[in-house]
Amino acid sequence: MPTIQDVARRAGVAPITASRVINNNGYASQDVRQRVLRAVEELGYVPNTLARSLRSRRTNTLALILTDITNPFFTTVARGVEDAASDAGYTVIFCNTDENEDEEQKYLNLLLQKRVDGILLVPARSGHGAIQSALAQGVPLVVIDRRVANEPVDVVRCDSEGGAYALTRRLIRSGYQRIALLNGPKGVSTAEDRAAGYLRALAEAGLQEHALVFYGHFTQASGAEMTTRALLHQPPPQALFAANNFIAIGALQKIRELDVRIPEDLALVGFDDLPPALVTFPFLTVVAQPAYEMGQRAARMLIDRLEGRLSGECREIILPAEIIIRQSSGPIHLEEETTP
Amino acid sequence: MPTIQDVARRAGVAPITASRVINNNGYASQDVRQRVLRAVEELGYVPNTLARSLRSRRTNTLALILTDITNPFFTTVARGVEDAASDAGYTVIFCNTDENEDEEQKYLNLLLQKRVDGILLVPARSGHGAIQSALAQGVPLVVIDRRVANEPVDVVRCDSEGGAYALTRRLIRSGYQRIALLNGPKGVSTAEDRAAGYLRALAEAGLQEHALVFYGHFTQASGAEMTTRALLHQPPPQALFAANNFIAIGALQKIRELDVRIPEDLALVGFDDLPPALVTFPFLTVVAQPAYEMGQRAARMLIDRLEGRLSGECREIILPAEIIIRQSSGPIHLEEETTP
DNA sequence: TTGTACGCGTTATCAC
DNA sequence: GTGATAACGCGTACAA
Repeated sequence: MPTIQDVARRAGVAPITASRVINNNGYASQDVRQRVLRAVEELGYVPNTLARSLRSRRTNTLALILTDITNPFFTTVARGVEDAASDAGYTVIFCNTDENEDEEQKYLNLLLQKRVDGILLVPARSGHGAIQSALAQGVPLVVIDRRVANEPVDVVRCDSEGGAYALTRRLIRSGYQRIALLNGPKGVSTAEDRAAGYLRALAEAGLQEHALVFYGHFTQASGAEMTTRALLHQPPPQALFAANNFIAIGALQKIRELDVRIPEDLALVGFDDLPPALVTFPFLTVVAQPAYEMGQRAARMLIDRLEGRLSGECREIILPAEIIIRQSSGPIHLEEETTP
Repeated sequence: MPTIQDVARRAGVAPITASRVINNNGYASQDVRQRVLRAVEELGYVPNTLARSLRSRRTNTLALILTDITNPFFTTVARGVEDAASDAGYTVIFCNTDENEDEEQKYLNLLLQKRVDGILLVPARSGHGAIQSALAQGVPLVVIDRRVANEPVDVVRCDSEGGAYALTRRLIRSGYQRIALLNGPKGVSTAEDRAAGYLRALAEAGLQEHALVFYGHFTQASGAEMTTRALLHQPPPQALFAANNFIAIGALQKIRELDVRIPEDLALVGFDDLPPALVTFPFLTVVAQPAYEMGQRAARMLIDRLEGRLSGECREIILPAEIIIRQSSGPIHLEEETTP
């Protein structure tokens, strides 16, 4: 593979001159410019970014560490990240942790060695280890989707508490009183926030004693399993609130298996919408998160930091969730919003 | 950020000695080893892979260029790639081309500059440009999902022709005669192979004159649009065969919109299954591709080439598709396989 | 067992 | 306008 030296030699100039021409920076006579460009062409010269990065200390590479790119929510986030990064001339490395903190730390070390310019992280659990490692090395980092306590980092996330509150409230106002929450694991902020919103809505309606929260995992299997447990509870819930898309799908499958009708016998709502292109059955009432926008905003924020357009205090961008009413929450019979 | 020089200085040894300890490579006395490791610890030394790569000419990085990671088929492929790569100590950069050849070429140039060790490519259209650039630079490349004509490259793909043939045949034996194919664009091998398989099955059954193929894009919108056109055809088809998951979903939505019943009024089958975790309505009869395995096999094959475990002739791995019968293809009333 | 010299490919600095 | 020199951080080849 030819180097800039080869190009220079062929053009009869010094390497630095070739560099100037190639990078369009500094002066160069027409004659020299042409000779260099021709040499580049003839040799099929491809600049070596490694060497450039070694000097410049910039790799134009970001890392995206998430739990599982197979989850359509994160897939969409990833697409947003890549689009924004690509627009700005950055490349994205992606890593799946499966919620495992060891994996997360392993990847992080690897990425620090690779000298990525910045990191986008969906922390497994509270994931402080990874955050601290990155901050210690002075590598800018933006957390996506989840809160982290007591760490000075930028965050882009969705209003899980507010979304869960609004949807739960909506259910209550539709007449449901016994609503079970099929949640993710404790220790993950989104799970905790969704529980908090759910509980706030119940409390506000004086339904605290009907609170019923199951903690599991953000997976289909766990959703099915929690559904079984929920339906065994006495008295059984009238509605299930699944804390993410996989849990909702697991619940849906279990409910069908049991020949329980939605929404006649049981209402089912969820957090995370599936992208329109994936919805084979537009049926579930959900709280939808702006996944693409989250990825895009996070990447832009990170790049703004890298390029000095943003500095100082950490920011927290909290995007609103949107409630999409479909059939699974039953007919709408709201009480009047304004009471006499 | 401390360098190996700093570590060496602090440990009172030469840089190369520190290098040997850190990489567990060559001899080092207990004493020296401990001093070096302590220095590493104290300084928070993180090796610089860039410098290492500059010397070793290996970046331990692969690139995955695909059309759209948002398509669950490719999402799953990507996950397979990342898992296999990570196991072998490689990191993966991902890029979305949206079937655009210019984007593809742009990414490719970028990746060559970054000196990725190898490339996994789902070519946009026939995508020869990218393949030739990579081969010209001597960068190993494995094509995923699609055939490419006249290029000496490794390929991992699924048997689209065979899958489409088998499913079409199944429909015919269930009694359907007028089957329309809602296809992707001409010039993409998967679309062409699926058409070929479909046509072969029709021909075999003497139904050539009923062949009805629409060419569009592998998108939901295109699926809806082709459905409209198909249903206007006289006489109208009895079954629709969608050439990928997005087309199937678009068709499904359009069909529901028109209040046409599946399968009573119209059967609908597709290529690509959705991952089980995404299926809210297990309904579509499909030809399922082993997406995860495709990604994994492709990455392994690429890494085997990189590490010299595989050499010589290009390989083509063609994985079988699996037919999954659900409800959308109507009741099963096969004729006897063996005729008297 | 440890160290010296050098090169990987590029660019910043300073000089002509 | 152009070039010489050095440095980015690391590891190979060879020497001690």
